[in-house]
Amino acid sequence: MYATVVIDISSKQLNRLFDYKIPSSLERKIKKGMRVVVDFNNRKRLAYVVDVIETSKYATKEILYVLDEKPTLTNTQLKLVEYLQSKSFSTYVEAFNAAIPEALHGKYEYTFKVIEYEKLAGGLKEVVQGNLIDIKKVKEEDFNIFNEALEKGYIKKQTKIKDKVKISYTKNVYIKDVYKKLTPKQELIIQELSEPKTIEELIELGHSKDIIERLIKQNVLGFELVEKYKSYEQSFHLSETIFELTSEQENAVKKVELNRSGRYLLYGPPASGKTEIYLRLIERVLKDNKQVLVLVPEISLIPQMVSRVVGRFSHSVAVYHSSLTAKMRYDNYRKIKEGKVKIIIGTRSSIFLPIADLGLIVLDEAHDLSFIQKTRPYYDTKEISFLLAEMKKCPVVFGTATPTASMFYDAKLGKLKLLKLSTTISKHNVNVKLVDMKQELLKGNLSMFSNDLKIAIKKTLEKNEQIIVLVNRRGYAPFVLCRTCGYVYKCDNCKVSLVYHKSSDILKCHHCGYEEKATTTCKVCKSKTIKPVGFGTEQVEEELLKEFPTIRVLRMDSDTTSKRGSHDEILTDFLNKKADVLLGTQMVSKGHHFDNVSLVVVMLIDQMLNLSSYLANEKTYNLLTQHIGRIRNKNGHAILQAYDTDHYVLKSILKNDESIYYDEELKMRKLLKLEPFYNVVKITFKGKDQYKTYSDLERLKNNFLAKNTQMDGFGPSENYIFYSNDRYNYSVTFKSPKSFKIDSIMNYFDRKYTKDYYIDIDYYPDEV
DNA sequence: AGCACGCCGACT
DNA sequence: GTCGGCGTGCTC
Repeated sequence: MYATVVIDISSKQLNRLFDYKIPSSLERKIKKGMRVVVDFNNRKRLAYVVDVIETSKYATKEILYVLDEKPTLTNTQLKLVEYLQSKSFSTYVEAFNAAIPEALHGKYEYTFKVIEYEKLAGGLKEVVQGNLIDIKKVKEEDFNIFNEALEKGYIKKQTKIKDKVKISYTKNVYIKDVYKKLTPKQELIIQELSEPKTIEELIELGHSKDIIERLIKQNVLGFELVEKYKSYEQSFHLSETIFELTSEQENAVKKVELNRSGRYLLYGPPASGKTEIYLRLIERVLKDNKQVLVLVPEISLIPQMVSRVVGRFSHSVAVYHSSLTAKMRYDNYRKIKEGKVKIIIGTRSSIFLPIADLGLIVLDEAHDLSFIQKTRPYYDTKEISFLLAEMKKCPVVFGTATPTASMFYDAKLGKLKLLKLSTTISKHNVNVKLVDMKQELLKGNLSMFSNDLKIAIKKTLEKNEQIIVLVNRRGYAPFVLCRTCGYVYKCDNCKVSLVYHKSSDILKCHHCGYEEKATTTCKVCKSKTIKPVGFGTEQVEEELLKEFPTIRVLRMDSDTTSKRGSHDEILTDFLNKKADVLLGTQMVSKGHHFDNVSLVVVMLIDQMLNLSSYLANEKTYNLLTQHIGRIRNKNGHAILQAYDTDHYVLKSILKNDESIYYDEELKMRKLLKLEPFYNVVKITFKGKDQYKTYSDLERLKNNFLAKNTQMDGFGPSENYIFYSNDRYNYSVTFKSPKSFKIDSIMNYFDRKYTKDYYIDIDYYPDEV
């Protein structure tokens, strides 16, 4: 028997399979998905078994030993990993690492064993401990002697491969042989053990550890070692009110066929009861004794989803996301894998969890771009969820108030089954007012606040109600300009304009984090006519305080929420009415509900619509809809400020008619050959030689286009971040009709150029 | 990734 | 002569 394995080294050249012979002693043990240790090129390495086969013409070496009792990767995970690797330009190892908790990524430990102590020279003898050399104590002048000893075999390098997180074990105790008379306390323990229990469980029940251990020593009790793990359960005990379903909701729930892999788009405005539908579906899945996976785009949205789910069901819930510690993540992972938890709530990486009896996948806020992973291994959670659902024969439900244009189109074609909710549960429509800032200027109002807005703020303050203001830029001003020579301060690395931060008086690159001290004289012409242009959250805060001196403002953007927990703190303070205004970037449009908010404001919408991204309109539409949806107060209203008041996004919002937006957006997409009509792929070469990088990429593009006449190609052009890590970054963009298999591009690029270039592939580029 | 092999320049 | 620079190639 032979095992086909992937070696745990992430490099393009080793991104292939190797065969090892399975020693006869391990033949019964080794299974697909296990982690083993092999000798690879005279080094010990962890490897993942991806297949077990009868014969192999390549195998020359044997597997050394196995790390797992049970396969680390399930068959489902192996298939997902295979897909990731084949599509995303990532290595197997990168794909494995996405699917396996960090705790199980091998950790390599090197030790140096002394073979011939007498032959050690220099100061080497002094650093020997036991039969090992303590590498940290070897002095610099002994390095050569050390290497020589290694070469001559006086010392031998040994590699140990361990799990990254230490797994602690506990004893699972059972009754072995009650051969003697027991004391009363011992007797109590025995009575408890009609079923085996762990020592921790017995301690919990009030028994003493000493007595248990003694009974084990006396052979009255036996034990087996089991992995110990804690539960990190959120203890919410809200008894959630169960809403009566509207007929629309009832229909939506009925339409989802739980034992089929259907794809559904649950499309309903904010507060139309989407979560209630998830809960009803979850209820039905739990009745079948199956598991549910609920994905949210951001970690900050997990707690409220957990509280609603736990409030409804007494089932325990496991959460899974990147800010848990490796240990916690691993503990939850095991609970999930062993089927001990029925409901799993997490962020995008949870899509790879080994959930054996998966009965339903829910993606809440499915339009959110965070479901797309933009670093290796690149993937779109929505796509993976389809694969997973297919394998598990379970439905996927995308819930959103603002489907992406692609999702909307797919629903039209029937690729997504539409579950539409039209009525808002709290039946009051929000009054939306769009203020034309051009007119304000004509009226002589130079302030960033329109007169309507000033009046609205004043009235809201008088009523002791609260306001949320959205400004899509942090900092004080998005760029700084010299009015004499026209110089605009830019980041040397990224060529984007530097943002002025007044509180710290620095210019900051929001892309790479570069900072420089702000100056009063122009860098170029030395004149004192430097002016910040445009505005961000800092400046709006300043102006609010000028205009309404007693107003209490909480600013929330990534500058004020960089500290752990500060995000929640701000929202809690606002909920407790410690401020009148919550002001910030898009993060103010998500999360908690505030009943006392009766005015929501969006400043300078033009700044969102004119982002250099084809998704700018989509992002703006989504954000505005969401932001206005924050109003839960009966007499709440929204004020939007913009210069370009004719924009179809704004028209659609004002008329509360989504078809205006979607029709126009889809028309544009078709015209510009974009999603959902075309595949768009951006390929980046990062090379050391600027000219060669450019010309190689250009030649490649031309060759490729000559062979594939149905495609369009653009570039090479300099990337947004043009120069980094000693390399020049150029990219070409291809557009192909949906029917064209885009994977072939990858293969073409892969074989020829991986040596000279770091290659990145982006299936979901923003800037096209 | 990381190690061996190999082919050229500059030093005891 | 040979030590050592790092380009090239290979790993079941």
